Formats: sequence, structure tokens, C-alpha cells
Amino acid sequence: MLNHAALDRAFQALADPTRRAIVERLSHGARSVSDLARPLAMSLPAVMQHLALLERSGLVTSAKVGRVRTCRIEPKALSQVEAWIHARRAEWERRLDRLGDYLSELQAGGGDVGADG
Amino acid sequence: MLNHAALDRAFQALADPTRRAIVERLSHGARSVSDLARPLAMSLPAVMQHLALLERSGLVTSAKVGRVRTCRIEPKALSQVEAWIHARRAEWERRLDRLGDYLSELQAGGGDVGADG
DNA sequence: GTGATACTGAAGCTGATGCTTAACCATGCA
DNA sequence: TGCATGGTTAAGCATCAGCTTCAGTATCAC
Repeated sequence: MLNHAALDRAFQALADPTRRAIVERLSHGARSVSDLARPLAMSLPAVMQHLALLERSGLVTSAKVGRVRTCRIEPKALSQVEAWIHARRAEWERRLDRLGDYLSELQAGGGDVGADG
Repeated sequence: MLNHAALDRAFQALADPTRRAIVERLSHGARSVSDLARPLAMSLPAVMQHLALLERSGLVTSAKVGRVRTCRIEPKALSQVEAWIHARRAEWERRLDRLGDYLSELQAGGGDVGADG
């Protein structure tokens, strides 16, 4: 399980459109730093800063061979972010279901709801 | 489908720990503004700014009855963020699978890989 | 060794973000 | 009518995020 701080970094990493573009790109295959930088309208150091953040967040790993650093996605971190969102949505929908059930019951009985506030 | 800008706002909204705490809280049921603010170590206006951002992002909706504004989760927006992450992870894993298949084939044949860079 | 390529480090600028305080408005209630 | 409650607005401030440029270092090809 991703701890609080790590989840924090992961969400923060994904908040930036450039970094999401990088993740999207990397989902199609590992890429070198300058390869990732080429289509982006910014300097190489700027891209490196994004990559550093992605790596600190655990979403991306990289390894250097010779002078080329190759970056790739870390699917585990990605799936843990996914899990967090899913859990919140699932909990909400579970509640709605229970409320639905309760309201159905009431139709055959009587009383007060207390709703969902 | 969530457009680019909306997805952007949603990810940005979730980047902040306070806002994620609010979403987490709301997943257990709708809440009023001051109710949400109570456990948070900040002023009410600060919480309102977070809520405004969450609402602009589409993750949260709210309605005012009398003087009380009640906030609730918008599961659709949440699931679209979830979908984005899932798609990236799925794509990466699909690639890994194909690469695995290819490598298996090679073991029964011969040639060059071209790997995943 | 020389030059090109690929990346790295550091400093600095600018606008956005997250907060604060100090008002203020609207509703509920005695 | 007057006071408490719940929310809202506006202004200001400190910090941070994202970018730039400039100046490196390491590797590779010749």
C-alpha cells in the first residue's frame, strides 16, 4: 500500500498536464529523456525537472546506460492512485445503494429518513 | 468523456491533501460547508476556496437550502479520472504482454527484439 | 584529442496557490 | 427586533511550481 506521503506525491505529479503527457507517452513504451523532451515546448532542464518529480513520486523509474537515461512507467504506483479514487467512488455508490434500499423499505413501512447529510 | 481541460482541473483538484480529505469525507455522505471545515486546521474561507475549486473541477456539487450549503461527491467525474489512469496502466501492461509473447516466439524461432525504447 | 550528443546542476524570475484577516449578507429563532 | 449561525466576498501576503539561461560533466564517434 502506498503511504500517505507517496500518494500525495503521485497525485501532485499527475496534476501537471506536461507530466501527464509524459506518462501517456511512456505508457506506449520506454523513452530516453531527450526523446521525451523533443515534442514538448520547453527546455531540456524543464523536462528533467518534471521527470525528477515523476521519479520521486514513484510513477516513473529510469536507468542510465552510457549517456542515455531511459524512463519507463511504474504501473504499481499508477494502480495505487487508481485504487484510491476507486475506493472513494465505490464507497459513495455503496452508500447510495444502502439509502436506496432504506427508502424502498420505508415505502413498505413508515418513519423518518435522516437522509445523507 | 471528460475533455482535456476538465480532466486537468480534476487532477489538479486532487493534488491537494486537504481537498482529497474533503473528497474522502464526502464519500461517506453529503456534508455542509462548516461541517466539512470543522476538523480542518484552517479558516472557513480557506475551506470554501478548496470547495470552490472542487466544484469547478466537477468532482463535487453543492446546493444551498436555507443558509446551509450541502456538498456531495460527483462520482462521474471521479470515475473519469480513474479511467484515465486505468487506460495508461492498461496500455503499458498490454505492451508488456505483447513483448512477452514476442520473446516467447523468438525462443522458438530467431531474430532481433528491438525491445521497448 | 576534438567535436557532437545526452544529460545534469545551479541560480533566478514570474505567476499561481494556499492561506490569512476583516468585513459583509442571509437565514433562523426568541 | 435583535442576536446567533452559516456562508460569502475581498484584499493581501508568503511560499511554491514551472520555467528560463548558463555553465558544466560524461559518453560516443571519428
